[in-house]
Order: sequence, then structure tokens, then C-alpha cells
Amino acid sequence: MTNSARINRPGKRERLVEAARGLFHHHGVERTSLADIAAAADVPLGNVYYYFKAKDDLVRAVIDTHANQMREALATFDRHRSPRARLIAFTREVASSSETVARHGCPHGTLCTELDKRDDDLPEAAAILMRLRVDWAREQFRLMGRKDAHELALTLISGLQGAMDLANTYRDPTILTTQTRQLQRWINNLV
Amino acid sequence: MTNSARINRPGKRERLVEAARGLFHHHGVERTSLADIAAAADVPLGNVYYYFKAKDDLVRAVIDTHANQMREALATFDRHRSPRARLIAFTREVASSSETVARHGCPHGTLCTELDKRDDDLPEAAAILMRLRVDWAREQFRLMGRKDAHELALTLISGLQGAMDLANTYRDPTILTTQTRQLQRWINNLV
DNA sequence: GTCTATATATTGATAGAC
DNA sequence: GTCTATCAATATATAGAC
Repeated sequence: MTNSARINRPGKRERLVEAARGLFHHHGVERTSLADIAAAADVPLGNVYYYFKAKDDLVRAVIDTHANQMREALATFDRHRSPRARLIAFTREVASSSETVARHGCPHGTLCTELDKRDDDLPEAAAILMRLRVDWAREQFRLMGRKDAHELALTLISGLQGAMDLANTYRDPTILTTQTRQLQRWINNLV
Repeated sequence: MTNSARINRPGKRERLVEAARGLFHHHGVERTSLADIAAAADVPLGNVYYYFKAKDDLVRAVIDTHANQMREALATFDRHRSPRARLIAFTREVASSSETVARHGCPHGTLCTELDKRDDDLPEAAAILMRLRVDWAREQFRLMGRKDAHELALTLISGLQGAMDLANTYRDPTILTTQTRQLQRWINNLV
């Protein structure tokens, strides 16, 4: 078995996706070459095409990884009893990433924004990263008895997304922490 | 004089900047080649370098054009008597661009987001597009007697920016119109 | 100032030995 | 499955005639 090797070092496919994920976040998809990704993953360039037949497939794999990690992250908030507490915890977690967001933007938001410039199916594929959060928040608002749960969810997620935009443009993490505090007050004041 | 020719057709430099502005908005900076821009502006490729010594200089010119147009747009809101009316009018104008935003994103926001991935001076240069709006909004809130004018300005602009993000990702203009209506209510309820 | 032709570099992708 | 060498396409940028 190759288990002992696997434990210390993930397979090449996983390394490639992980390297691509980080480089896409820091430098964007267009400015990241397959050579960059291969080097960061310590995989020979030609070998990349054994795992992904084109760069776009690697982009799709990165989106899938993001989506799965987000599903896991959202699931952890189940430990909070009330939907309101879950929304607060979610907002707090966004705030905790303020340093990274100020430096490189929201990993999901900037990916969606960049891919939205295309005319293939990648914009639709990336949209899942927004839908997961909006749908999750809507469910929490619904559990709070709000009939306008969808609109409230859009208000929360767009508020967070915009705060991350500004924090990134201003290179100022406090913009995100300040705005999330406002959104937490807004959540707590909802009847 | 070449005035008669100029009136019917702007100079090549202006045509190049205008073509680049539109293509950057629709397809992004990285995915727009100088050949694309030259063709759209009806200028031979080699001639581009007479006006701009590098592609980045063209990007800078596009940012300057955006900034100047934004200054003019913000100035038109002076016709409204109260700062509150000016903020409402500003928000209404953002909402009026919902169709374009849903299709291609905010022309300024997506440009900032894309350029923020660089490590040169372009992120800082593009930030002016956010600063102009934040500073203008802050002044309006200040005139309303609010001590927390800066924070309120960030809340308004980030709310708009996030709504444009979601409208773009969902390809749904109504997200922007609905969220701007919420923000208008928020503005009107401020004491 | 204008334009054609082309240099140079980088990239995504492939061929084929091992 | 792995890796080296390389192709083919595209991009920025330049040279030089007019």
C-alpha cells in the first residue's frame, strides 16, 4: 500500500488543485500559468495533462473544492442552537479572515467576478459558491420565521461581499471587521 | 484645422481608450488583447504604441477616464437641495444600471477586483474609483450632521458593491434594484 | 504621425520515450 | 503513470519604411 506516502504527502491531483486554489486566489486565474501551478505543486508540467485535460478543468476542480469546503464550514454552524446564533457565528467567521481578504480579496467572490467575464459555462459553475451561502442564510432566516428570508439572505451576503470588496481595495482589514459588526447588530435587531 | 473631422470622430487616442474601457468591462483586462482594442478602435496595432508605450499605460488611461466621468456624475447630484436627496438620487442611478451590471458587473468594481491581484501600482491607481464614491458619500452624511459619516459611507458603498456582485453572479438585475430599495429606506430612516 | 512586418516571450497543449 | 522535449498559438512590443 502507498498509505504511508499518502499520509505525509497527498496525491499529485490533490497537490495540483491545492496549488491552483492558492495561486488563483492570490494572482487570479488568467495571470496564473499551468507552469506556475505545476511548480508550486512540485509536479512536472507535462504531467498536469494526465490529471486535467485542459486548464479549465483545473478551474472546475478548484471550484468543486471550494464548494465542498464551504459545505463543511456551513455544517459546523449546526452546533449553535438558534438560527440567529448560526448567522452571527457565520458572520464572525467571515470577519476572522479580514487580514487575508484585505490582501487578496474574498477567495470565492474574486473567483466569481473574474470568471463572470467569460462566455462559457464557468460563470454558472462558480455561482454555486454564492448560492451555497445565500441558500444557507435563507434557511436560517426562514427558521426565524421571516417570510422575506430570501431578500434578507441577499442583504446579508451582499453586505459581506461588498465589505470584502472595499477591504481589499483599501487594503484595510478594519473595514471588514467594522461592517460585519454592523451586520451582526442588524441580525440581532431583527424580530 | 482638423476640427470638422474631430467633431465627427474623436482622435485615435480617445478611440483607443474608449474601446479599451468597454472591452475591459465586458471581458476583463487580462483577456483583452491590444489587437482586440486596436480593432475595436479601428486603429492599426502598431500605432497603439505611439499613444501608449505599454498596455498598462492604457489601463491607467482607462482608470483616469472612469474617474473623470465619475466626478462629473457625482457633480450632477448638486442640483438636489439636501444631502439626503443627493444620496437617494445617487443610489437610484446605480439601480438604473442594473441590466448592464447583471450582465457584466460593475465597471469600476470588477476593474478594481481584477487589478487588486497585481503587485504593481495599478491596484492603488484603481482604488480612486472607490475612494471618489466613498468620499462623496461621506461628505453627504457629514452634511446630515452624522459624526459617523465615514462608516456610514462605507456601509452604503459596500452595500451597493455587494449587490452588484450578486446581481452579476446571479445574472439577475432585480437583485440590484431590490437591494438599492432597501438602502434607500435605510437612508431615509437615518436621523 | 502612420502603418506593415516582424521580433520576442509566454502560454496552453501534445508527442512520445520510459 | 511519469516526465522531457517541443509544438502551435497568441500576446506584447519593436523596427523601420513611408
